[in-house]
Amino acid sequence: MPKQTFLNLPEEKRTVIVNAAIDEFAGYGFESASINRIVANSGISKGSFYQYFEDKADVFKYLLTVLEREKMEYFNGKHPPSSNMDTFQYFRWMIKAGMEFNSAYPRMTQAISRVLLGEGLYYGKAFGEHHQKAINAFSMMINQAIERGEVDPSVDVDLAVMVMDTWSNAISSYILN
Amino acid sequence: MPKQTFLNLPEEKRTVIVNAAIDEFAGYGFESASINRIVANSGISKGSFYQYFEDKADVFKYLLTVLEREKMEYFNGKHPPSSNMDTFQYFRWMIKAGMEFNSAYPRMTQAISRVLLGEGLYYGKAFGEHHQKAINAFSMMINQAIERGEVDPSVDVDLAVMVMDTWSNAISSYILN
Amino acid sequence: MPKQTFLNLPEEKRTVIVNAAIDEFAGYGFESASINRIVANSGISKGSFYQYFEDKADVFKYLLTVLEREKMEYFNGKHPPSSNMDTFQYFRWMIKAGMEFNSAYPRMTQAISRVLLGEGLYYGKAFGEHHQKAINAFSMMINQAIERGEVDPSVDVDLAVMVMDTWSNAISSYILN
Amino acid sequence: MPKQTFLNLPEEKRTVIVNAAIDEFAGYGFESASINRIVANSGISKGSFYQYFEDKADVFKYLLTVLEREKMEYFNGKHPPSSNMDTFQYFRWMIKAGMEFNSAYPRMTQAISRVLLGEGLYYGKAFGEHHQKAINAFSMMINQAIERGEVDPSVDVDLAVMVMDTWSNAISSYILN
DNA sequence: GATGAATGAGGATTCATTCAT
DNA sequence: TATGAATGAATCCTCATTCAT
Repeated sequence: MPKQTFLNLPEEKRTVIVNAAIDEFAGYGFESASINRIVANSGISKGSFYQYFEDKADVFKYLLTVLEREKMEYFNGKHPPSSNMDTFQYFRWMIKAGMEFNSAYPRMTQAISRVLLGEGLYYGKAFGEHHQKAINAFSMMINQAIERGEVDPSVDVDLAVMVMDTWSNAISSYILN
Repeated sequence: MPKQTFLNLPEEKRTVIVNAAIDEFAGYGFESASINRIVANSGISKGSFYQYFEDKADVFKYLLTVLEREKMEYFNGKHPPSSNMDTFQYFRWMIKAGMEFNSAYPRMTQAISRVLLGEGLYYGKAFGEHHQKAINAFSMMINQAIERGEVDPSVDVDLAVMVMDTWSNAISSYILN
Repeated sequence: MPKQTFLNLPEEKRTVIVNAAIDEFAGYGFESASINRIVANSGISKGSFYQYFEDKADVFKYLLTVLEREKMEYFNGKHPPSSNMDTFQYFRWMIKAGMEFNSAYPRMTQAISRVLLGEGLYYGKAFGEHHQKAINAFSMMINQAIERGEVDPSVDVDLAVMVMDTWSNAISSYILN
Repeated sequence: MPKQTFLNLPEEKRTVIVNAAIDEFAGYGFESASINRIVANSGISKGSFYQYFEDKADVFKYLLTVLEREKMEYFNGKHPPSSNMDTFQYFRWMIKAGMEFNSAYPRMTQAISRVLLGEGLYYGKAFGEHHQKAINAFSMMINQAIERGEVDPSVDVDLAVMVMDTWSNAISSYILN
């Protein structure tokens, strides 16, 4: 949701700003991230920043979309080694690919996971809608597995989703440290 | 590391302050936690706060020691149901007991996990030494399990520790939400 | 005093801009009126705004001329019911007609009276020249009345003018609220 | 509603601050009044200002109470020349006394009337409760007059109140200019 | 003639910390 | 020991205006 102004910018400039924002969020978390520092490090004026973004949350939301886009591009090149994996094999493969992605984009991964974990927003509030997508995907995976008879139907789906979700994040964190 | 002045305080007063701090960290995370609000909610003066604690980090460190102490007291009453459990059974029992503790002290658990997860301090910086204790305990558990032949010796111990550590935290978070 | 560029604009576009300005001044007063919002609400670019008007005061001055023009058009259709009214009857008729006008153009009336009253500019400074016209008209009326023997010559003309002036504004305000 | 901190201040210092605030509001109106300038002109720090007052509105509200208090003290010394005046005589006397007060405190009167008139708040919003008192007093006066048979019972009381209210303010403004 | 990105000063407000009482 | 007023740097954000395209 950055403003059109930002999207019109030459890619080079946009990259500089995005990198400054990533470094800021990675280094300070959301609340302590300073727009003053972001603009200083991007070499843009404070006024310009607010012509690009609504506010601090807006930059961060943009980072989320960037992450999503890059993750997609990254995964587009990857294909499951075998087409007839069961759900567990697929989950394991997915985790592995995710880890590889995180290793390839450590700074961005750190920025985002730090904010999402830290602000208590992870399981709810402000940036929840992005997280929700992952949740939904996991949920679908589990329901499929139940249909296929790979998973005991009496399982608590929500709990399982939470487990998978946490799992993937936790491993990311480990990789980054 | 609060100052002696704090430790001399009557327990009642200390409790009020600790509770105010817990609520603040639980509600705002570390960086956004406001000493102004803590003193306002505990009914002490700002001057007194700085005679009790070095700074914001100091209060939080104190919270960590409180958590540790209360956890110990809590666990002192609990004993593993059977004395000849294997490592996995023991780990499962421990997780369950941990969850019970967290359910019993939800506010404190939330305050601390939010800060530790959020500030990116979890796997390192400022409050790392406290976390290290848990890590070491897990590490010992796994090495024991390897010695007993319960665990494949080729396992990555660090990774396993991380998994166990995250696991316990993640489940706590889930329970709290 | 808008620039020629503005006057060359198609009437439709001019109207949109004028309405946006009226809403802004009515809603925020002069100092807090935001050119940002005016351009956003009129769908013109900021650059264009400054090609139409010198600055914020310039738009407002233009509003004053618009008000004046519309008031004249409005009054052109009205005629005093009787041609031989004394000054008091005439004043009363005038007030009534003025009230009708204000009811017909409530938004514009509100915008202008709010600014003129609020900025302390009413009896003097920046937009005084417009107000002066009304003052002069009242002044003439009273002097005529004195000549006709309808008013005690010892009256303080300035005070009387002020009374009439305030009167008309006050009633407008009342009508609008 | 200033904080206790402010009320504890030595009167001398309080006066300096109040005067700076009066000058600021008188000169710029509410929205444009700058807290930066107020603190600069009072010789206090920005931090101190916010330890004295909640925010900008809070200073202004305090000014209203100061005005009220001083008006009361001022009027305590005045008594109607005759005890058996009718309502109109009393109103006239009151207006006159009010004018004298305003002449005695021109700066404060200007500050307050400018803000109240300008912000469109006069007939309603933020500082309305103070204004309401005057309105109520006028309302009582008129109803009394009706009971006494001095005023035609068919009169629109609200309108009459508005007239009296406006009247007193308008004359003040005139006096000040 | 139209555009809209760039700018930096300024806006209000909160902060952790000090220090004199 | 306890207090709480004082401070000024830092926070996010909005503003009117300019100017190159």
